[in-house]
Amino acid sequence: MREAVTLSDVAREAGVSPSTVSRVINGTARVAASKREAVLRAIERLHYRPNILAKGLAQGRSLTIGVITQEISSPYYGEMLKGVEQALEGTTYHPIFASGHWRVDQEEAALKVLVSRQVDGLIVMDGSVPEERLQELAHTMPVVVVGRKIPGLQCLGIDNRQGAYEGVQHLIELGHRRIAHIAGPTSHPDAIERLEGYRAALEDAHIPFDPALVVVGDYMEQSGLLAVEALLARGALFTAIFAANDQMAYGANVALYRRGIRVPHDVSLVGFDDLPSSSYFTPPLTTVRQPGPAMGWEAARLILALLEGRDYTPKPLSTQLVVRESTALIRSSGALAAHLLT
Amino acid sequence: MREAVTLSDVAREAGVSPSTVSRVINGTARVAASKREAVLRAIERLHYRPNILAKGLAQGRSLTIGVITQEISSPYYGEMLKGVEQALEGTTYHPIFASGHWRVDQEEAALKVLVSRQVDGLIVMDGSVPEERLQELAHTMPVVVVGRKIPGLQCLGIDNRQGAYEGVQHLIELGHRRIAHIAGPTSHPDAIERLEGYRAALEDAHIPFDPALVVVGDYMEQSGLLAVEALLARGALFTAIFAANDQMAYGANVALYRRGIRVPHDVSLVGFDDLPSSSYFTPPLTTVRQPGPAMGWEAARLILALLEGRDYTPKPLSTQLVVRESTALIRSSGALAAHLLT
DNA sequence: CGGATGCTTGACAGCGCTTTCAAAATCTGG
DNA sequence: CCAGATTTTGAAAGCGCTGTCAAGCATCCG
Repeated sequence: MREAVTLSDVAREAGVSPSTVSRVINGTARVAASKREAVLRAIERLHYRPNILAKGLAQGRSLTIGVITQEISSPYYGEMLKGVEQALEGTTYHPIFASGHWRVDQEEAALKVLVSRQVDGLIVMDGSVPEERLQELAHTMPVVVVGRKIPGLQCLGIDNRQGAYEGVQHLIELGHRRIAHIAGPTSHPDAIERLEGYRAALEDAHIPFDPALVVVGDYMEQSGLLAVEALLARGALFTAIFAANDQMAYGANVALYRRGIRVPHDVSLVGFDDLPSSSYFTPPLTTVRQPGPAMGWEAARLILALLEGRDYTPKPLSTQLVVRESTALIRSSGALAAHLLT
Repeated sequence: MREAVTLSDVAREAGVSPSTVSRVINGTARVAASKREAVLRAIERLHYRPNILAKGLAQGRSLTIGVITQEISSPYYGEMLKGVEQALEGTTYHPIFASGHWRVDQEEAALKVLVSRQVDGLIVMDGSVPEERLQELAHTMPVVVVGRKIPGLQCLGIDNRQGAYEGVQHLIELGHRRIAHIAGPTSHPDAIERLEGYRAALEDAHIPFDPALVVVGDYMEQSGLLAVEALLARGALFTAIFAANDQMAYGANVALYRRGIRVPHDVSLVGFDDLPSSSYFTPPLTTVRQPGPAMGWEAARLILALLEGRDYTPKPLSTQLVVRESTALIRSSGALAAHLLT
């Protein structure tokens, strides 16, 4: 393990004081051309790399942005993290991630880790730590919240209700009237909003809401599969499904496939999120796009602005219906019960 | 922005010296029970959280493990990162990620960022920074490489050749003889090994290798789609496809779907990786599982051991054929040309 | 040509913590 | 009860860097 080259090594090599080296590195003050040259050459010669930690300690900041996600391997968070990473690229800041696994205690632990590591700002994606906890943290550092609405904090998010509304409306326009909904966990505000959007779209089309057509899932593929099986088992009649996220739509699709029910021939399917894999799904999934990378990007830019005391108005984040091949015009009404016979 | 509580604040509050506080926090030396009590109470009262950065600076380490991936949002790397995260949980170390985007220059930049941030150890996943560069880095800190074989370094990886062999063998056992291969980029050693496994399996079954049945992709979905179109366009005859990874298999599946070629009825499809979404694919994808989380986990444990000067022999990482519903016995030979007419 | 003005530069303290070293406190046993 | 061994404790230096401050220098103008 080789000894690290420090700033004073460079100073000695260049025949100047450490302060001067610091100045040429950071451009904090003007330095005579000749000395600057000498310093740069010394840096080159010694392969000097500044120690960001020491810099951070001296400046009272870490040049690090903490990001709390729920599950780093989830494609949904992956997209947002990518956006954060991109936004921070080229700045002196770097993200550091910690996962809450949808559990308050783990989220709290993740928060503690990030605080101990002196993050300069915090991006919180979803989760369920108490509002007060985040508000309290916001006294210490800039905090931006994605996917939750917390009074007094900078919040970023999409209009879930509107997105769901459009997804369902699309099905209605295709002639569907018996539309099942695989909802997200009732503990998630976004799941509730999507359910509201679903109901609103039905209502506006004068289609009565049928509770038997709604099954609650947990946003994971498996629960989508189970939901369809439950629907089928209880003899529910439907010609379309609106899933509260793509992953549950994937699961639903498998369940339908196993029963020989074809998408979109027999049943139309709409998801929510537009994960990267959804366009390569078979059939390519019609879904309500949520701009994952943009959400991460805006959150990061906002933190950066907050950190520099600048003003920044994040671009509005809107959902967009992406029509692919998992939805089709309803067939003759006879089809409606067809799969019940299966 | 509130002032942070420091160790000396605690010391003052508890009426002891900073050294003593440090000692009770780290358990580095025995402290009289009464003083320990006082310190703990003070910590409690002041809500003190140690500053890991300062600790790191003082100890000459950062308690941080750098991880270079190619793309953080890729499901493949996501799985490995999850493993790393889990392995580090409960230790004093925390991972910090940087992405190379499959470009040497960006990878080098990522490396520089991590080095500047004084990571104590480095996990490199794939990529193409020169071997010498990594060997040089290994003089400075422990390095473990996943998915590449670099002389002198700790390397972790699966037997790509064997994995591919088993995937192709499975198809052969189902009666397929004209098996197309969507290969990975020729610059990736693992892609080459998988191609070799493909050829070896054919050879062992006395099936002549037909270069016209091989198309090179780039591991992304789109290239799988394009590959199948190319195959079809050039009139290639095949009843099965072995894709060098799941993502390209997804793309291939869409291309087949668009042409009305059914999987597995008309063409069987095998992937490689077993991404989480593959079991919810339609049809659920037969694939060669690569133990993503385990790879990340072992890499992290190995680094940890290296850091502590312990010995650690990583568990062997092996691939496993997962047979799902995208492969089937070959149909009558007449089917072979069927989709050519499409 | 001398004093005033404006730049460039180095010394030094300090960021929050660890760790060595030696002094202070406590404990032995003769 | 005291010398000596042992343990507990605090003072102080230092990790690599920044940033203030004042000294050093060149330049300018009357």
